[in-house]
This record gives sequence, structure tokens and C-alpha cells, in this order.
Amino acid sequence: MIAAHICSGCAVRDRALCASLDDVELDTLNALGQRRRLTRGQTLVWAGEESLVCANLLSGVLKLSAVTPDGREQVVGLLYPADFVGRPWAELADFTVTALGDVELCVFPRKPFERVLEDHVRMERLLLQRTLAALEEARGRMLALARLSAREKLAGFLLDMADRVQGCRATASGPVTFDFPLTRGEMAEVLGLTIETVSRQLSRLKAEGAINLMGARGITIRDRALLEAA
Amino acid sequence: MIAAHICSGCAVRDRALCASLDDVELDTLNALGQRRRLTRGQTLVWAGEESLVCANLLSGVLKLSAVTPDGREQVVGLLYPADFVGRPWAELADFTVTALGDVELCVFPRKPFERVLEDHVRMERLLLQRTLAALEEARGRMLALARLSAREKLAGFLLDMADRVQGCRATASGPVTFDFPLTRGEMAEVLGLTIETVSRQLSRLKAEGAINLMGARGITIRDRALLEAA
DNA sequence: CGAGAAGTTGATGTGAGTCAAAACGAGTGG
DNA sequence: CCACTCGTTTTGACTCACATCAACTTCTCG
Repeated sequence: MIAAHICSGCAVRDRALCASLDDVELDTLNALGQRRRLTRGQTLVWAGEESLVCANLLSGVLKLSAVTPDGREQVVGLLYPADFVGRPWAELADFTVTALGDVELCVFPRKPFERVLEDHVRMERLLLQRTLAALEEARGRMLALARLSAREKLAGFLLDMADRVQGCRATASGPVTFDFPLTRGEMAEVLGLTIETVSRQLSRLKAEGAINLMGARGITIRDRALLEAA
Repeated sequence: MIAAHICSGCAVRDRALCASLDDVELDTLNALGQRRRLTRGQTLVWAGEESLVCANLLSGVLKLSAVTPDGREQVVGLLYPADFVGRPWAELADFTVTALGDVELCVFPRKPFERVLEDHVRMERLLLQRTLAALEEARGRMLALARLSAREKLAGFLLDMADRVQGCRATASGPVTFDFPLTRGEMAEVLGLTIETVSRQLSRLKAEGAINLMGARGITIRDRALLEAA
């Protein structure tokens, strides 16, 4: 019951892929796994390098990014607690995985993890369902990147963040206040913009009364409807 | 052996998901399936509607597209023969699926198809692997949509098409000639551009000697290296 | 051959990128 | 507690790639 003990305090025990395993099966997986911490800016995987690991994200936020040969960068996905990291059966890593803040992971060597996956149909099915969901999300993001204006991208992004990173709010429908887990530069990478454009659009939304900015990190959504209109 | 007979002549018998099934298993699937043809412009699935079917694409090309509330459209994926269509376990369809030319499909009602998937681990695994590959592709496309110039997008797209739709070529490394399965407008939808920009960039590539255009459809890749440089 | 669709080309406008400088904020040491 | 510094953010002036609007040309197919 050692594994059950290790995992019993796990914040994502019943939300990550592990949710498909019983305590005994969890033992097998745990024999392979290893906790790991990353601090802001540290990279777990480099695009193009050999793909050695898969992982479950326990806490914090990771970014998945792609780079053109000449150095232009684009964040192609954000990973939140309970999300799965890595690509089983791929020899090379597709994208670079970097911590946006302090991060805790449950890391598994890829090959043995593949074997566990192959032996546990329910886990494999859960991964399939999540991958299908991730694919839908990525495709939705394609629409946003290609067809929305900078203003629309920002508004959508702020609403998304507000739902995910729940901060304090006075009343249920009232203004929400929280801290960005991303810098302006990282937001620009996510939205396919430049840092200056992000800053300008935020200033504009502030001037219009839709949001309020406190310092570089703090933000309050003052008028949700106004954001949704964009 | 009826099913084996039906499928024995199938162009994608060993490239589509069916590749994971033996002839007996194929019988089960075939009992559910139904051949269907679409002509250019016909739509198989509408985004937002109930998700009723999955399918294997036998021949032709399909586009997957997303639309903003105000009508801006973006193609978020192209499907080629042997590709899988639809999203199992989703109640609503994510995207609109439309034929770019004449198309043949092997269509299955979604719910029964899910049961087959659940009963055939190897097929489920194959679908997982393909979904992971599709996810990688979609993310790569995000980089292209967000960070490449119109010229770069076109060059990349032409190279991709040349590899996929193999036409006639004089020598192995020499010029390739083939027909677009897409109109200028559809290319614009794929690349996140307007029809005019696509046309202009093609003209420019022609003027530079990288390609040759014959009529609205025909194209010859004259200088592959020049395209790769962009 | 003719009509309608698809594609090309040109003139003009504009949203976002680029370059540059100022303002701000967080952390350090006097 | 304040002065100093480094990194981030904001703001401004300018540029440019692509969109838009519009006219014209070329294909396609009955």
C-alpha cells in the first residue's frame, strides 16, 4: 500500500490519467514514476530531442512551444494540473515543454509507460479521449490565431484565464481579480502577437472600463459582458 | 466471407483503421458500415449539430472547418484517403466536414462504432496513435498560421501538396506537375489569408521561376529548392 | 458561343509589427 | 529608508504586409 499512500495525498489522483487505475494498478505505475519539480523558465523537454519521458502535471502551468528555423516562436498549448505531458510512441519530441511558474510533475520514462498503457485499456481509452479533446482545442485555437483581431484574441484569452485561474471575487457575478501566470511576452507568444500589441490592447480594454490592471501581474475583470462582446 | 469480399477491393484496407482488424473482425464492422459518396461542396457533418457518424475516407479530400460567430471561416484540417473522420464519444460535432472534390466514404453510426472501438484494443490504439499525430500536425499548423508570412505559407503548402498528391514528373528529382484539389478561395481558408493574397503570391512565385501555373488548376513545381528556402 | 464562376491585377486603407525611448516595479546595497 | 539598477511594461512615431474594394481577364461548361 506504499503507492496508495504516496498517491493518496495527490491533488490530481482522480482527475489525471491515474483516475482510470485502482490502487493496485497504481502500484505498478508508481514503481516507474518519480516526482519532479521545475522552477519558472526551466525546460522539461526540448523539441527535436529524443522523447524520453511522459508525465502527469500535478501543479503549476506548462507551455508547449514550437519554433521556426529562424527563431520565431509560438506557444501551441498550455497545460494545467491533471493534464498529460508527452507523446507516447514518438521517438522524437514534437515541442518544447517549459514551466511558466513553479511546477510539480509525476514523470515516467516513456518506454515503460507505453507498456503500462498497452496493458491498461481503460487508461489508454482515457488518454484517447483527452487527446481528442486536445485536438479539438488546438483546432479551435487555429481559428483564433488566423482570423481574430488582436483585441478579440486578448478578450477571449482573459475570459479563459478568469475561468481557469479562479481568484477572489466579491459577488458571484461581480468583478473577478486574479494574477496572470504569464508575462506580457508569454501572452504574446500564446496569441500570436507581439509584446507591444498585447500591452496596447490591455491598456485599451482598461481605458474602456472592461478590466483593471494593478502592477504587472494583477488584473480585475470589471465588465465581463464587454469582453464577451469582443 | 462477404465482408472480406467487400473490403478486399478496398483501396485503404490496410492503411485505414481497419488495418488493425482481421477478416472476421472486419465482418462485424462491415455490418455497421455503409458506403457513401459526396460530390464537390457537399457537407457530411455540420459543426454544432449532433454528432451521428464516424467514417473512413476511401478516396478524395475533405476539409474540416471552423467558423466565428460573425462568419469568418478557417479550415482547421484536411483529410486524405485512409484518414479517420469524426470524433467518437462526442455528443456534438466540433467542425464542419465538407468534400473538396468527389469523395467516397465508409460511414458508421457513431454509437455502435464506439462499441466496436471499445471491443478492439488494437483498433483503439491505432486511433490513439493517429489522433496524437493529428494533434501534432494541428499544433504545427498553429505555428504556421501565427508566425509565417503569406509567401512562406504558400511555399510550404505547395511542397506539402506536391508530396501528397503525386502527379507526373519527368525525372525523380525534376519538376512535378499536378492539379490542385482546392480552389484559390479554399487555399486562402486553409492558410488564413484572402483569395487575393494567395493569387498574388502564386503569381510572384511564378515570376520568380519557382513554379508554373497552367489554367486555374494545373501547377508545376519547377524549383523545389527555391520553395524550400521560403 | 455565351454566361457565370473563378482568378488576376491595381489602387488604397489599416491593423499590427518594428524601432526607440520613457515609465514603472522589484530587488539590492548603502 | 532611500538611491540605484536591471528587467518588464507602457507609450509614441513610423513602416509595411496583408486586407479591402473594384475593375478586368480567363476559365469552364452548358
